[in-house]
Amino acid sequence: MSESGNGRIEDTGFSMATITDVAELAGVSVKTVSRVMNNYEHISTKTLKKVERAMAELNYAPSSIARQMRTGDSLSIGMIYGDPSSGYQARLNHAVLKACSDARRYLAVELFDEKNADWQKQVEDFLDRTKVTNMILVPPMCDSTDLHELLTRRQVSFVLISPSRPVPGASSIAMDDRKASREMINHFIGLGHKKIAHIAGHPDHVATLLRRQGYEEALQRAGISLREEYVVSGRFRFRYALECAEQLLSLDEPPTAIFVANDEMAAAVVMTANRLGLRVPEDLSVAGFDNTPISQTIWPELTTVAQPFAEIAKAAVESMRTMKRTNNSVSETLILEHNIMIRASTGPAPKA
Amino acid sequence: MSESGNGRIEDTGFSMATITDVAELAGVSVKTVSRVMNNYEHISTKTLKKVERAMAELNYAPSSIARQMRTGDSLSIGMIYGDPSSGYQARLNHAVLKACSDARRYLAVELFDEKNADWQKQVEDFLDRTKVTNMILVPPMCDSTDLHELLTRRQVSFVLISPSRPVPGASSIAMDDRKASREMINHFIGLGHKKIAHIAGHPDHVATLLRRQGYEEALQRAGISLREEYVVSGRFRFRYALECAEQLLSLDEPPTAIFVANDEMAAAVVMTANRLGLRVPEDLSVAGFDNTPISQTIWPELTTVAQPFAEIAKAAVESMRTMKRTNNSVSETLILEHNIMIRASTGPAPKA
DNA sequence: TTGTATGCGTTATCAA
DNA sequence: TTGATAACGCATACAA
Repeated sequence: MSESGNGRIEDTGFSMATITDVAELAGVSVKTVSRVMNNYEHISTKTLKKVERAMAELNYAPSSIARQMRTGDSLSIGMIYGDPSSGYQARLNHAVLKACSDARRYLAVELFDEKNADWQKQVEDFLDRTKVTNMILVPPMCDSTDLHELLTRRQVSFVLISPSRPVPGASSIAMDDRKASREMINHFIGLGHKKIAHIAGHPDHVATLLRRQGYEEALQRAGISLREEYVVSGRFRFRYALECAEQLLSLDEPPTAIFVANDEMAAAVVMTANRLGLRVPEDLSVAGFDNTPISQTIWPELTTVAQPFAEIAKAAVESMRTMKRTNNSVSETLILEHNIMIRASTGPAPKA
Repeated sequence: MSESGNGRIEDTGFSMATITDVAELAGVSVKTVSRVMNNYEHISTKTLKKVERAMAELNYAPSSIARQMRTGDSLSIGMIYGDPSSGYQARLNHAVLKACSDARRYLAVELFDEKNADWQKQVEDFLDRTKVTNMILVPPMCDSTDLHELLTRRQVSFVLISPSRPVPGASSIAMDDRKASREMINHFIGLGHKKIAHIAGHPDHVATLLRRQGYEEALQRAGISLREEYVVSGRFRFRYALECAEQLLSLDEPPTAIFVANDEMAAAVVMTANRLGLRVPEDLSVAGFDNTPISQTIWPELTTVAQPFAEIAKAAVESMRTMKRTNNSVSETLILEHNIMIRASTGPAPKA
């Protein structure tokens, strides 16, 4: 009787091919196979072919476990976020998860409690437990200088997603919120709208500022003068946006189009418009931001800005590899292309 | 110059203690340390103490990598799902991710394209790539016999979350949809409601049937006769529910309460009620199901049923360990407790 | 009750 | 351009 009782079970003939199997079949050494996998340059075309054929024949895939064991660097990537149920975070979560999967990496997550004064300890515990040495930082924590310092001290390298400002030694990945906002306003203008309002997000988020700037820039460039009463703050929350919408639509000269800083709030605008007897988009055009699930569950479906979640996540995961490889400390910022999703909630301006 | 350029970088004195370090400090063999970690029984109290103290002093944590390498079984758990943006899946994703994190396991995911006729190949590729030997199956794919057969053939063990029916050789984890529905109806009855309608989900999901059954059972037990016109199908979709709500509220004798099979549809009901000039909950009580984000973003916040996501995920992840340990083939079904979240969308029946 | 030696799959050193 | 072999940290057969 063995001690623990869980001896080797996998003995079913369906075992995976190892590097040794490949080497044998190809008639070369394991090191050569290793070289092929790692794109070593000085390999004769002949052996390269042999090895590649053997790998294909055996349907070989390297064991990331053994690789980790040998190289010492963890394949795990850490991510800490606040509210997992926000549409933004849900999309980002999936995208990052998928990117990790595709890159044969693993994701370790921790729920971050902003109200917890002891959050630094929570992060340290997370690092101890998971042993991650690479992290993805998302808004709004990605802007915490304290967090940056903690991670630097622990020699954890990190990449920032949509930070307020770049951080020395870390690369950032983002989309161009301002440009996207300008494009959305131009979409309105192209439909003949002139009275265009904006419901802004939470003042603590940079995205709020950028989106508002884009809104203002586009109007100015089109020669449409800004009206103070056309900009209100909904703090990214559905319920505040209900009031904002009511306020805007009760103006003496109500807008014919509203550019809303996120989809949740845009949904609230549609809801309020309906309640007030306005049809969307015939009487009022509404556009959101983020392309979160809600944008396609409500009716009419929301015109919105699609963040390039998949690309952002992929870039984030890949950047970790580059960092490891080159061990560099440049702080480059990568801007990825968004998409304007024109759907049913925007239409021609009503004939006044 | 070394070949690949990425030599040992980690040389910063911040290295982790290994089992050997612990053994040396404790003055015992590595095997003994190993025994301590794995709760081997026959160890003298004295050596036990010594080892434990050494582990504490070195802040030792075993390397899961090396352990995987040695035991052969992967710490990765696979999960395949369809729509990542559904509220249900978003919550489940986070819960599973967190459970994996806590259990020092890793999650590998794949987006499942139901329209892809070649899905079997997609799954096989996923298995090859990730080498997972444990999977979590979620609705609705968890009911696919083809998938079960494929995984069994590949010797991948799996656990089912909320399946239609148990599967031999796999354990299932679920909540009691029927009971929860009965409780919600009883909540309505307790508030004095007698005219209670139901908007059902998509006919392909078991949850739809179970929730409807619970609705009917509770009414019958309370001696309230069922009305055919009070049950309509919204197929879990917001936009269908808009029509359902309008239909129900236009009846000669409209309901004073509506039990809706998910939160998205419940949101649509609230929206429609508002449009028709009905106040929630003064004129109409509305309850949803799932406790998805939308239930707390709309106003009034939705009374709903909270699935025990965290517990379900934890149980799923833990069950994999049990399976590995005992290599058993029982198909047990674990039912976890839900929570009825009473919020602002339900209130006393209006005095008729 | 405890210790020694071996191997898991990969990459790195050094030699050919 | 290639190959033999050690080493990563851990768990186990076998020995004591």
